[in-house]
Amino acid sequence: MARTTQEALERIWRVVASIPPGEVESYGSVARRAGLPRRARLVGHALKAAPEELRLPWHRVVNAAGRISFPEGSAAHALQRSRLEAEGVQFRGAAVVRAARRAPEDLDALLWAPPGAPAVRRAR
DNA sequence: GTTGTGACGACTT
DNA sequence: AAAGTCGCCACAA
Repeated sequence: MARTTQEALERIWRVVASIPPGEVESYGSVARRAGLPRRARLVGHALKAAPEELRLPWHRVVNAAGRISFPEGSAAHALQRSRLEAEGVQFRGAAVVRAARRAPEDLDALLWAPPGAPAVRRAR
């Protein structure tokens, strides 16, 4: 697979570049898609080391909890959040709301929940 | 060499 | 649910 670190970084950059506007992906997920399972930390390094000319949508990468990995109050945190909000990404507290995950849950509930069954956990 | 530090995450308490 | 713990490994000192 990735024989050198440089090659790994390039694969990560390509994956990040493929994240559509308005969506987010976790570091771990990016790593897996790049063929580098368990290398979430490397994704962080890759973004830090990414050449500015690539114009990567780095702001679409958040941690597994759906939260921005820069310290709250930092300029980078504020920039990432504002860029996401500008693309229509919604937040619930500090975590992003992932529409792609919520819809199927609700659909399953509508299609399969027997009448009178305990309510499926509602999205906040 | 060795050690400490992460833009992380999965598991276990 | 929240806090530890451990795995991961590139880099800098």
